[in-house]
Parts: sequence; C-alpha cells; structure tokens
Amino acid sequence: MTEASTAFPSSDHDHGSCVAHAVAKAEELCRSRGLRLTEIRRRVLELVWERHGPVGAYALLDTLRSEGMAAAPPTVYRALDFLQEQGLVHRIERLNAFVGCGQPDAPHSGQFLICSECGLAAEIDDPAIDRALTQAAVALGFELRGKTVELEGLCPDCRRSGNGR
Amino acid sequence: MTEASTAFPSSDHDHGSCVAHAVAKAEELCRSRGLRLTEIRRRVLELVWERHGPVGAYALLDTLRSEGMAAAPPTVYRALDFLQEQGLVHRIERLNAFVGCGQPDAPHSGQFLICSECGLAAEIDDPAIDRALTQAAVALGFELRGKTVELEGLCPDCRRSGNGR
DNA sequence: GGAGGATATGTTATAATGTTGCAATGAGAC
DNA sequence: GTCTCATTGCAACATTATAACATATCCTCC
Ligand SMILES: [Zn+2]
Ligand SMILES: [Zn+2]
Ligand SMILES: [Zn+2]
Ligand SMILES: [Zn+2]
Repeated sequence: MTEASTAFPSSDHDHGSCVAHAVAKAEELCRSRGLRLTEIRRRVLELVWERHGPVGAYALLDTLRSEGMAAAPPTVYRALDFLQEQGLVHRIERLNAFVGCGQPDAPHSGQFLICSECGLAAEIDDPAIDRALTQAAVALGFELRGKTVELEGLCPDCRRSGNGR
Repeated sequence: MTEASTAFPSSDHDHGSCVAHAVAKAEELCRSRGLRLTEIRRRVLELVWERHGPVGAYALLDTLRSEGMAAAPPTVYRALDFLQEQGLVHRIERLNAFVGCGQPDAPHSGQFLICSECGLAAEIDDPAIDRALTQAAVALGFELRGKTVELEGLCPDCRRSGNGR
C-alpha cells in the first residue's frame, strides 16, 4: 500500500506512481470543477510531488528555468496560489515552503509533522486535534476560518539513526 | 482584572500598566537567569507590548530609528532572537511578526487566535490542544520539539461589528 | 584598577521570499 | 471570426532575514 499521505513516505515506496497518481487526481479534480490545469500549474504540481517534501518557491523557479521555461517569480507564485486554492498543495509557514496534498478532494487545512533532520513533512488529519482547536475557538467566541498546525521534531527514521543529537 | 494574556485585550484595559508589568517581569526574569536586558532588548520588548499585537521586525526598526537610535536590521533581529529564546516574545509564522508573551516564566510554544480584521492576536494555552498534539506525535513515533498553532478568523469584537464581510 | 575574554552592538552588504502593474497571449463563448 | 476573460510574460520593486567583520561594553580575575 502506498500510504504516502498519512505519514512519512517510506524510502521504498513506488514514488513514480505516487507522483503520477497525484497529477491524475489533480486533472480529474480540475476537470470536474471546470478549471484549467495548465502546463505550468501541472508542472509545478509535479515538481512539488517529485520532491515529496516541502519545496521553496525559488527552488521550483530554478527547476522550471533549467528546463527552459520562461519563468519569473510571479509564474511560480501564481501557480502555487492556484494549487493552494484548489487544495492541491499546502503551504508550510515555518518553512516558507509548499508540499503536495494527498487528499485534495475534501477541503481541509493541513496538520504537519516536520522533521528538522531530514526535512520531510508528514500530513496528518487528526480529528482530535481538529476538535480541540474548534472547541477552543468556540469557547472564546472566535469565528474560525483557517488553522495552521505545524509540529517540528524528529521523524521515526531520523530518531533511529541517532541524528539530530 | 487585566487578563491580557489569555484572550483578546479589551479596548479599555489599563494598557500602560500592562506594558510596565511585562517589562518588570522581563527584568526580574533576566536578573534571575543572569542575563542582561540591555537598553535595546528592553526597548524592543516595550515596543512589542505597546502595540499589544503582532508587530513586524521592520516596524520595530522604523520606530527605533525615529527615536534616534542607530539601528539596522540585525539590531532588531538580534533583540528579537534573545527575547524569543527567553520566552518573552513569540513569533507568529503566518504574519512574520512578533508578539509579547504574558507567561514567560513557564516555557511553552504559543497557541494563537489571529483576527484577520483587526490584526490582534490572542495567546491561549489550551491543555486539550496540547494533549491532542502530543498524542498525535506519540502515535507516529515522532519526537516532538516545537509546536506551531495559529488559528485565523474573526475575533468577538470584529464579529459583532459585522466586519470581515 | 588594568588586562583579557566573553558578550553585545555597529555597519555594510547581500540573500531569500513575495508582490505590483501592465502588456501580450491564448482559450472558450457566441 | 470576434469578443471576452483567464492566463502568462516581464520588469521593477517590496518585504523579510542573514552574513561577515569591526568596534564597543561588560565582567572577571589578578
Ligand atoms: Zn512518493
Ligand atoms: Zn527525518
Ligand atoms: Zn495592554
Ligand atoms: Zn478583530
């Protein structure tokens, strides 16, 4: 099974199909919403998934350029804006970086576990966390619109390898 | 009562004493830790509290300069680094901004409710949220080191005033 | 109270990230 | 085909953050 979306990606997972799957999903989703997954948007999404971890906007930009595309910062940011609006990627605030979302169908703000050693980010969707956040907001009369949850630490692998001190 | 730290500051609270209190606390805390709350550090902390909401580093810089201090970006960032290390201010990732902490004694990562209308940020310390985050990390074998929780939405006041659409 | 080491600040330059504005292009509607 | 609107190209600029190195200040120890 390729459970790439609910935990840290294992090093031996079928990553090619994992990227392909994400793009296929995006295509279907855009079609069903009457939106255009243009060449740029599609390529940016692919690049985000290829890394399978948080990528910075300027890293994406460099790659696009190295592939001969005429690209400037707005090119990338516009594509990322689109992908975020459609729930296809999330932004990780702590890293100023972007990561593909495995569950773009159901809108949600991501909850992330970010490894400070290997830089990978695992997205989780924990109802208990969500419930606690919602309740806290309700208790204070706060109208909740967006949630940022980013946990930093050591992933199981890096913990075992004794990295990170 | 001046419960500035557990919710949105009310518009009629005694803000002068609120700033003074924060600085006094910081002084005591630094003394007890054998650290120096220098003029710059102290002034930056004051400015953060005066705003009583998220402030950007360059806004602080402008103020320092307008007061005749010789200040450059590193001046402010170094002061903010120190204050963060001592738990006297938190950084709000979504805003690239800094806010004073009302409970600097007990180390904690802040949990914030940020109003998109008025820009105020309320720090809460909700055990239920903390528990949910910790449990999620444990369940995945993730060694937790830092938590970012930032909720965005409408504060009670702005909600009443019918702002924010 | 003066030398020496650690801490803190001054200063300049630069890196990294993100936005605005406007012109040109291209896809879909009719 | 033409009109319209979404998308892209492009140049400039804005904002946020750090690097590197010199100078100053504090504190300790003698
Ligand atoms: Zn993969
Ligand atoms: Zn790791
Ligand atoms: Zn106040
Ligand atoms: Zn508000």
